[in-house]
Amino acid sequence: MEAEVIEEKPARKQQQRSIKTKQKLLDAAIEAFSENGFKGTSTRDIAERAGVHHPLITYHFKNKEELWRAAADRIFSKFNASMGQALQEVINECPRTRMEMMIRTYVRYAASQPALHKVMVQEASHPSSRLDWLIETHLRPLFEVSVKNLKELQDAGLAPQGNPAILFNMIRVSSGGLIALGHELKGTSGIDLAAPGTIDELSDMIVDVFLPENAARKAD
Amino acid sequence: MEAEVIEEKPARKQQQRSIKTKQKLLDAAIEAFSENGFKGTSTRDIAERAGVHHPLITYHFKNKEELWRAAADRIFSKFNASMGQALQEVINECPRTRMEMMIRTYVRYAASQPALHKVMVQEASHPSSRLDWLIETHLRPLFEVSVKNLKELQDAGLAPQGNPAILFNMIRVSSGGLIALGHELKGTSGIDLAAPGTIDELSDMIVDVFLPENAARKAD
DNA sequence: TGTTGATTTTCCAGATTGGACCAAATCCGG
DNA sequence: CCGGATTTGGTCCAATCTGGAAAATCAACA
Repeated sequence: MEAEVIEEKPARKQQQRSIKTKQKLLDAAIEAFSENGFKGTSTRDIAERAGVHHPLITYHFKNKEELWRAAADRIFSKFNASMGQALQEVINECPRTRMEMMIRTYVRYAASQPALHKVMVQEASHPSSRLDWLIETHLRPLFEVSVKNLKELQDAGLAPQGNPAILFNMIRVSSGGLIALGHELKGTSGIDLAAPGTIDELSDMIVDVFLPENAARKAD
Repeated sequence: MEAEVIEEKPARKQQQRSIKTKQKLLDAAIEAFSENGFKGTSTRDIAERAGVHHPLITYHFKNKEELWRAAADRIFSKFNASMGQALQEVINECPRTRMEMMIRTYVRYAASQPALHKVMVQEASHPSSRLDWLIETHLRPLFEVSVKNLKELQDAGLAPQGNPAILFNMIRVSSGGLIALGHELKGTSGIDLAAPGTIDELSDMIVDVFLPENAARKAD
């Protein structure tokens, strides 16, 4: 009769070290998947990065697919938590302030976790069940709230005109997509994203470009 | 003694069908590499996509690495040709017109050949000799001419202020990076890049955002 | 029709794949 | 501090896939 509390903390038994390896595996998986994609990543590679014996993957996550899902979940849950918290801070501010906060939060998170965008690019390159899952579970919510906010700004003349869905994605790739290019930027442009200040510089420019201060009312 | 004309058409012997399979292989390689990266792509997969027996890869290109190089060369050479031709048309125009032409050309090419950006993302995710080669051979030239042009525009107040190298990359990912997201855009945002007009719409917005018509002189 | 370039076919040795299995170690609750 | 379940380590596997070599066949051009 007392066995009804299986949801919150199902196991009364030990867990501490298991949690740690599980997280090590997840972090390693994120890194590996974002670099080489799902197909290009082996469970052994992941285990090795995590410093763990590879059969543990089968133990903690049933298989490669489930591991991928858990890893993606981790990236996006943390991201959504950051974003949610940031939005909470400006909930009473004007749309323009809210959007600026979203942009800065996005850039900061994408910089700290480049896998956020890399994984998407990896999966978006061809249709897959993983991509569908990603869209439904994690991507659409952000899209919807962003576009709604963006539309308000456009109507107020505070953001560039045009299809707000496209505009949203332009902003998104200007931050995440640029960060995902990582080492290439260093080589071609001499931009070091890891250097202090660079990320803020990027945030400033994105805000500057996509939320110009002069209300830019353009008649045609 | 008449065997000195080895450059233009080296072989007097047969070639016609060989050229065709070579191109089929290159196209298949571009597709495969852009989807799954270098490591995640097998030569057999490429051969299969090309509808060709896999040992032909060894025959035409020495090995997988050389095939990758030839494929990347094909993407970027065609791109540079497009860009060069476009620039030729506006060589006497003002910098703003030239930059607009560059943007539109980039978007159009990236749309017709999404691999242009995908391959870069695949390789840029971690350092590699291939990335270095890509940078030195194909990426830097575009970067340099673009940044130079962009700087002129900034000085004239015709482009947003800030690090021109960052600005260049923002423009680049706004087009290529957005297009590389392909199927994801359809799922999250309902944007169909293949629909007629969408690409022009995107071009217009990028020009609009990054080359605003009002000279936007912002004092701070 | 000969010869040379292109393609096919069969092969390989080895590496890698995801996953199964069980004994040992570890830890938690009592 | 002990009993029993959970984690982990070490090993194994069978299957597939890897890039590449080699030889045999084919096709086309002169």
